[in-house]
Amino acid sequence: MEDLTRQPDFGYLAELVTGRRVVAPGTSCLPDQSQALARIETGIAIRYSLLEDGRRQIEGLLYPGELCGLSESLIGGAGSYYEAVTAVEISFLDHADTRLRNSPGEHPGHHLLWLLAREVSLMSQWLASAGQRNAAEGIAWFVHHVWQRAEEAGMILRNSAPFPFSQQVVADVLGLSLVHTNKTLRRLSEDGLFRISGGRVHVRSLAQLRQAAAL
Amino acid sequence: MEDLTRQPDFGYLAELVTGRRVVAPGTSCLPDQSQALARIETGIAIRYSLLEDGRRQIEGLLYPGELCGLSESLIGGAGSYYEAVTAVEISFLDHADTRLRNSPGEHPGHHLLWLLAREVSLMSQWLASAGQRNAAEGIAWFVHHVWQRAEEAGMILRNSAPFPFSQQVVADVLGLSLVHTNKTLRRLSEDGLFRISGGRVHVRSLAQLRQAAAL
DNA sequence: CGAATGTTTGATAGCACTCAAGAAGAGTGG
DNA sequence: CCACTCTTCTTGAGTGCTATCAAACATTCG
Repeated sequence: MEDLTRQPDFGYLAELVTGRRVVAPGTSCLPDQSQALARIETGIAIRYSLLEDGRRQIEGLLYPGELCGLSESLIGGAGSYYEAVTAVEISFLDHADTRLRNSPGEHPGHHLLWLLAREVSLMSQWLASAGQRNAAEGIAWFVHHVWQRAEEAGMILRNSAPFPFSQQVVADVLGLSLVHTNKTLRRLSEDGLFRISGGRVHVRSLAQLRQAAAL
Repeated sequence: MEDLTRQPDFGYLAELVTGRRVVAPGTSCLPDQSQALARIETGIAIRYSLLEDGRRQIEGLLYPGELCGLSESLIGGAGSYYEAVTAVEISFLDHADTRLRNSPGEHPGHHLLWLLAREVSLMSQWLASAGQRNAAEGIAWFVHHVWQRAEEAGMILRNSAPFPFSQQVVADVLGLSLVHTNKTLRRLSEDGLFRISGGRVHVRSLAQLRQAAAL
């Protein structure tokens, strides 16, 4: 039996690109309606939703290779917002092109399935963090998560990972107030769990971090 | 251009069924490793994950027509637990059968994509509830959500929807303690927002519910 | 060098948690 | 039909984690 669980090859997407653009930090990765599907080429973005009164829940991070607007293009409806955190290079894809859903390889059409299944898997972890972990556990988990994502994306350098997230972002990931996030982050940092500076995070011991995160 | 956002036809799945079974409340919908993919035929189930110390986060509800184990079968790894809430009839599907990923229709292979995209969309809402809403808002949201799901599944009867969920389940959806869930649920009920009895929930006004949920 | 954004700190209030125990309901077997 | 058990629901008291308010400090950037 073939292995369904391996990461598929993404190369075929190059043929489907309809445009490119660099998005500045703090702005949308899907600038207009017609460009409803974009691929992150470099940089880091967030996906979030808003309640009526303005509260923001961040639902996920996007690293190079991931798609903005995928689930929205498949089921329609409002969906989430996608916003660049660093400068982000994006490629626009034609979501109506049938080749998009027919990736080549031993499992035709497996690419989008894989991306979506991974998104579900990641959201499970976010949900557990927002719902079950307290402030300290949640922040430790988030740092650990950022580390893992950076590792997969090959962005670890000299024992540090990119950490371009403001404390407000961390707060909106975990559903905490900014003030409490600050105090907890600071305490964990003083405890030597990690050190954040210059947009990067240095981790002493991943195992220690995992433990603090109740992982 | 064709419409990608419409719910696909599920009929073709009948050919892929490898077995059937009735699962009792409180037991797993995926009884063994080899049967890693199952479709809910009747009844209601939950999907959840556990932290190391036993805390449980419920990630979603499963109504008839939805699949247990889908994202796990695509990316491998630990994944979630699937547990029946009512008595549940399930059909086992062969997740290695390539026909599964080649649903017929004007958009071949669209079925699983649609299911996964919908799951992402639903999880966004859960995340916002666990992360941003307070106890009263969260419970109002959950009742509203259960109503919507029942409506889609055609399970509304005499202005009431099935509500087979214990307060412990509600607590684990929202990340609240059982005691606080009970007190808040009771208060909202006394305020006339809804009435739960006999495993069903009656809703006075959906608009009122939406407002209480900050939707 | 302002202006804007992001970080830090202290004080106070409140929502939600924990502990503890009783009441109510559902299911079981005699 | 009635004990018995188990699960679920309910209630009260006390604690504490987290939110809110307010303001100062640091940093970035034009």
